[in-house]
Amino acid sequence: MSFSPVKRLKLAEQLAGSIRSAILQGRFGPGDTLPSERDLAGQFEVNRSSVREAILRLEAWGLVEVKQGGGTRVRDFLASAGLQVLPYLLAPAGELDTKLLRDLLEIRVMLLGWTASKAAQRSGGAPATALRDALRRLEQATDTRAIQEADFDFFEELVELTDNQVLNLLANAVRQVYMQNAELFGTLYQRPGDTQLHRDTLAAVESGDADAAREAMEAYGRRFLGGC
Amino acid sequence: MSFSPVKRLKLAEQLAGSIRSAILQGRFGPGDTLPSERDLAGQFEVNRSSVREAILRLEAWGLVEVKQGGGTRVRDFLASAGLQVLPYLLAPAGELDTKLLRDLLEIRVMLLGWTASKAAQRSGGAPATALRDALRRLEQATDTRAIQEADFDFFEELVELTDNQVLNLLANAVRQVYMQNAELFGTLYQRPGDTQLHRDTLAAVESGDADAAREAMEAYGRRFLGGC
DNA sequence: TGGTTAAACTGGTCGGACCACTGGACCATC
DNA sequence: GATGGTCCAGTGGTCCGACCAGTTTAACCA
Repeated sequence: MSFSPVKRLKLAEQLAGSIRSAILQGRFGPGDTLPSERDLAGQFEVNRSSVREAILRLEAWGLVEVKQGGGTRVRDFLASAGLQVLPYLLAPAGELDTKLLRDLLEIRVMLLGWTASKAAQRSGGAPATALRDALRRLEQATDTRAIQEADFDFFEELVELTDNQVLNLLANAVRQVYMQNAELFGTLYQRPGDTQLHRDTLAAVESGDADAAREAMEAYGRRFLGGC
Repeated sequence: MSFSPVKRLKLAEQLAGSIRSAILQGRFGPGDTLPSERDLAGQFEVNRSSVREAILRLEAWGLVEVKQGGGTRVRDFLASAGLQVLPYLLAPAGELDTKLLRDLLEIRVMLLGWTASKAAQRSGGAPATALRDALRRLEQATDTRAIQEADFDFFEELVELTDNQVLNLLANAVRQVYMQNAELFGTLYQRPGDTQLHRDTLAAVESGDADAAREAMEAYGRRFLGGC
C-alpha cells in the first residue's frame, strides 16, 4: 500500500473554482458582468489580491474578459474557451454529461487512428522498442488506474513516433483532460483488458502498414463508444 | 489606408512575454529554477504583484511549476505545454520554424477532412444555409486578411454542423493560434483564391456524402503543404 | 435638446508587512 | 551509519491600504 500525493489547494484556486462553477452552471450568462473585484473580495471575505489571481485564471481559460475600468464580463465559453474547461464541462453539477463524453470519445477515435497511421508511415518499418515497452507495461498492469496510465503511455509513444510536435502539444492538452478526472474515465476501462488491438497496432507500425495501424487503433477507440 | 487597433499591453503581459521568450529560447532549461519573485521584481524594476501575475500566466500555459517555499521551476514545455504556446514556438526568435509549420498544416489537413466528413454525415442531406453563406463571404473576400477570416469561418460552420462540442473547443484553441499571428499565416494565402474545393465540400455536405466531403477538404488543406 | 464636465465607479500598479512552506545545515540520539 | 529533531534563511501565498488609469454615469450648463 502506498500513498499518492495530496493536492494542496491554494486560496486563489478555490476562488477560481467557485466562480468557474458559477459560470459553467449558467449562473452568469455570456455578456453579464461579474461583481467587481472589491465586491467579490467582500463576499468571499478574502483580500482583493486573491480575487485578482482567481480572475486571472478564468481569463487564461477564456471564460471571462477583463477590461480596465469597464468591469469583468463573462464570455460565451462555447465560442471562446479552450480544451482546459472540458473536465469541468463533463460533470458540471456532479452529473455526467453523456453527450459530451460521447463527443470526446469520438474525437479520441479520430486522434488514435490518425496518430497510429502517421506513426506507421514515419517509422517506416523500423523496430519500435519504446512502443513495445509501453505495450508490455500495459499487459502487466492490473488495477484500473495502472491500465489507464499505460494505455495513455502507449498513445504517447505513438505520438512520439509521428515526429509531429503540434500533435505532441495537442496530446499534452488531452492528457490534462484525462488526468483531471481520471476516476471518471476509469469506469470506461472496466472490461477485462484485451490488448489484441494494441498488439496489432504495434505489428502494423513496425511493418510500416499505415492503414492497418489506423484500423486497429480506431477499432480500439470505438470499443469505448459502446458504453454510452 | 486604415489603422488597426493598437493593443494595450498590460505590464504583467509584457513581463510574461519576456520570461516566456527566455524559456522558449532555452535561456532557462527544464528543471532550472527561475529567479525569485522579489529578484525578478528588482530586475524588471516593477512591483512583485506584477511579477506574480506574469508567472501565473506562465503557469497556466504549462511553462513553469510554482511551489510555495520551493521556488518556481521551468518545466519541459514539449512534455507539458498546451496549444497556447504554439504561436510563440512558430517564430521564437523572429525566424520561422518551417518544420513546425509543416506539422501544424499536417494536423490541419486531418482536422479539415474529419470535420467535413462528420458534418456531411450529421447534416444528412439537409440544406446548410450557414455554410453556404460562409462560402459566399469567402468568394467575395478580396484582401488576404478577409480571405483568411472567411476561410476560417467556413471551417467553423463545418464544426457547427458536426454537433460535436469537443471539436468546437478544439477549434477555439486552433483559432487562437491563427489569430495570434495572422500575418504569418497570411503569406500562405497569396495564391489567387480558388474556391472550387469549398464548393465541392458544400455540395458533398448537402448531399450527405461524407467521403467526398473529406476528400475535398483534405485536398484543400494539402495545397498549403506545397509551399513549405 | 445636446454636448460638457465632474464624479463615481472599474481594473492596474505600488510598497510593505506578515504567514506558510521548503530546503539545507547542524546536532542529538540510537 | 542512519534516523529524527531543531533551527534558519529563502521562497511563494496572503493581506492591507494607497494611488494611478481607464470607463461609465449622471448631473450640469449652453
